[in-house]
Amino acid sequence: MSAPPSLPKRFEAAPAEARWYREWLARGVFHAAADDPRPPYSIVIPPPNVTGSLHLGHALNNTLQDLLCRHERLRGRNVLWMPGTDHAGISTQVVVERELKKEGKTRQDLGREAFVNRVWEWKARYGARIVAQLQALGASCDWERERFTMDPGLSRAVREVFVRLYHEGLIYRSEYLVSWCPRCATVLSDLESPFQPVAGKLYRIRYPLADGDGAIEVETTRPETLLGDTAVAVHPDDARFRHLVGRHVRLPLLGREIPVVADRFVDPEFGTGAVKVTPAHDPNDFECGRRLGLPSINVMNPDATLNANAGPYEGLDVAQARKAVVEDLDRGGLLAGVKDHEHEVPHCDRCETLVQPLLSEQWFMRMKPLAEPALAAVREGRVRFHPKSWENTYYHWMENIRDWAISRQLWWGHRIPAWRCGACSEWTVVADDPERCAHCGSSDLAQETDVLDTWFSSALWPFSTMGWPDDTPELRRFYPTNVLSTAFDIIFFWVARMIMMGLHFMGEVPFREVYIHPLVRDEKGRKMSKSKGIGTDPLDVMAIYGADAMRWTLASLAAQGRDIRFGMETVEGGRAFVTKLWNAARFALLNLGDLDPAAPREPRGLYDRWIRSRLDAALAEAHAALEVYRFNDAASALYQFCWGELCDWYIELAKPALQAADAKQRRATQQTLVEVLSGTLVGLHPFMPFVTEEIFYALPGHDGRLVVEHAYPEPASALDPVETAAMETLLAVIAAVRRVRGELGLPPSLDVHLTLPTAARALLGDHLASIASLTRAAEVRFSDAEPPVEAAVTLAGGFRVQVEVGDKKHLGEERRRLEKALEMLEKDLSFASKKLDNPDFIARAKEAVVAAERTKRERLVAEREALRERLERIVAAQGSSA
RNA sequence: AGGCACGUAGCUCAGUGGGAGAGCACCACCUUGACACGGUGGGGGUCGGCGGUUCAAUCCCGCCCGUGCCUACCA
Repeated sequence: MSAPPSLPKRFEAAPAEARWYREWLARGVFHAAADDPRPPYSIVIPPPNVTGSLHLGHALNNTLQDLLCRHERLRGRNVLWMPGTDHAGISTQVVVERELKKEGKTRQDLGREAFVNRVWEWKARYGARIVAQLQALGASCDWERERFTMDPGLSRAVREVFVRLYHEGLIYRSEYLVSWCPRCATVLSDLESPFQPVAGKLYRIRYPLADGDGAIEVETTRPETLLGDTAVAVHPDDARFRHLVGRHVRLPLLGREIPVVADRFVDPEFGTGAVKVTPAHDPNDFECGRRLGLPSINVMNPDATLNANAGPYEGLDVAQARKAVVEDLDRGGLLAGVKDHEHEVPHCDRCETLVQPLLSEQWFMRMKPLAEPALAAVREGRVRFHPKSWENTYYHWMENIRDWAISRQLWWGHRIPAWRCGACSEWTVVADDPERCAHCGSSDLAQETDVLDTWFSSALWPFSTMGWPDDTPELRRFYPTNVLSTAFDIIFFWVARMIMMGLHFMGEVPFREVYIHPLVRDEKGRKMSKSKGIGTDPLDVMAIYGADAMRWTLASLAAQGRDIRFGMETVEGGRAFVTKLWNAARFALLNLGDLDPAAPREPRGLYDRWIRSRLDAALAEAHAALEVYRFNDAASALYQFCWGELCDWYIELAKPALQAADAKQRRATQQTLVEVLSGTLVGLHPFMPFVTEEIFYALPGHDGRLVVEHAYPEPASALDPVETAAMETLLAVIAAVRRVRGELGLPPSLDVHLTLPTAARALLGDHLASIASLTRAAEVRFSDAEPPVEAAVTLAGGFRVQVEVGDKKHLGEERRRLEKALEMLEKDLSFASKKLDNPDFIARAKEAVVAAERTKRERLVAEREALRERLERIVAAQGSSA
């Protein structure tokens, strides 16, 4: 590609983005070789679901990861950013089923194989779309290594892990109470069965004692489930019931004798303090039943009608059964009361049907033994969270961890590598499809139809993507990865499980740090959600403002511990900054036409060395901020430098020098412009890769390497204290004069004459032209003569600065200005005096603080005297002229 | 119910034990040869409320009010 001769008036983002991304890929700059000797830096992408396309939350997360990767690349590391996507079992299956429904078909119509093929087609389409979105964003992923959770290699890892854990006794099969949607005829995860408020009733029912008089009363919202009761439970410390524990009650309607048991899950404060226990139809009761070894009686069919265990109520649906049971109880005198009761009940996320807890056989992973080392890893700082407060979330979950139900009744996913023998009913669990039963040798084997929970394969992502279970160069080079950047809501589902699996199978944590990025909300503060249709497509944002502007904006907003409220207009600031940078570069290029890149370096002037030192400071600050994931601080440091120092000051100071007759001075300035602009581009590149590349390529004297192939500049020597003082004074004087102009209402076209005291000559003697240029003064001179009454006087950097316009028209404004300034001074002075007059302050405050306060007071007093004197002169002059 | 955040300028948000900042918006002036997606200057805040610790609190502690989230769900 050829360099544009100069920069066009406007930056055209879209073509530049496409061009540079292509060029990066062509040059292979994102590929990380396992045998590269440079120190490695690695990140695995949180694999987006192939369910749909990415929203701004993904854009944020991937912008930040890209930022880190590009930053580390510029620091000379061998950076691997491992990309890929996740098959997202249930979500993807559901969206494809929805597609099918439009054709009037169900997955059952197609059959498992044909249905799975349909899902693969979907995956191909959306997987490609996601990659396109990431590339549009500028993501510097190593695409040669792109992975998908159902790739053969990753599927092999899944099988290997399942088989090993099974034989270690960490995976088992057991009956469990699952959330079942009777309408969808499928198991739901907790996430898919959100609680919704329901206006129900609380029924108080009398359970007579089996051996003697009296009864225990219990309360329930679902009276029909009493048909499956196998106990009544009370709290072990509840004195009211202690004498009843171990005795039996007679179950109303069915007459079965069931025991009274004690369990701590019972809240003595609620209702009667006694609760019916239905292990087959309530999660709490199920746990209780397990603890106490109670039987489970399932009274419900999968379609939510009652089964034969319900005796006379068989065949009724839940609502009918409730009505019948309540009537019968009432008739039998066992209904002790009914009252309204609002409560929260899980509903199917997709069809709103009331979810029923249902007993079924599932595969489980035993979590305690895996959680212990993972807990220790975070406690001992081998994995660190940013912000650190998320560690509490992690601890809380890990300390209360329960076994993980890993099987799903789905078709899309990793089919469980377990075969049941038709002859002996035993399970054979092996990595490769078996010929015969491991127990009896029979060849009558049938593979488990369930698939694994999606998170099972996601948990292996940091090492399965690098070729595990083989011992690969990639694993040795890039595992553990440096950081995982992700959202807080999957700390349990994903982060914790990766740490457990990484420790168990690799013997090492999967990442040293976890960065939890902010949540992106819409302008109304709502969480972005694909399913609810709330969300902005990053491609839409980039089409309007450009990828760089969007990236910059997102990074600038990524403060620790707070969500991002995102409206389209938010990006306008980012775009303005991109444009500002672009125009600064245009200015430079307009003045670099005659610069011979091979010319020897001229000695630098003060401004040149100053701006260079400011660049170094900004780069250092940005680097320090990025080290601790303070992206907004890094952005802010670079922004302030680029706009507030380079554009506002250096470029303005450089203008006279560029017009100067002195060729050496001109050349020094040109060389500094190139040097500092290049450094700025490198510094900004991680945030805005495209525009920096575009400008960099247009700068003279580059060696054909792109920004992406460069390194951060080594810091130059810093300014000495005298030079620093000169710069600070210079800028303060200019600002002071501008302020006077503004406050007196002097139009920019009006000539002013400036006078500085001769004492300022040492610092400012070389800079009169600059002062004149930046204040639009006709003349700047040194003199200690008493200023004429019509001169405006201000103080800057410890010097008195006179501004003269040549007439007395502004005397009134000047008087008001001085009065206001004096008022402010008095206020500051009284604060300082109040402190210094307090003996406790002198005695107890740090010495430096006291000294600073004294200096401040002295300065304020001197300034006050100077301004008072001026004010008196003006008052006198006005009095005499009136 | 428990836990965790948050409450700072009109808006969106940074920030620190020593009288508070940015961007946008607002006001005034400026079509100056990089840039009006711009320049120069300016106005604007009891830093949610009440107590406490401290020489000093917007910052640390307690309580309260408001908002959001997470976890557990009371059958």
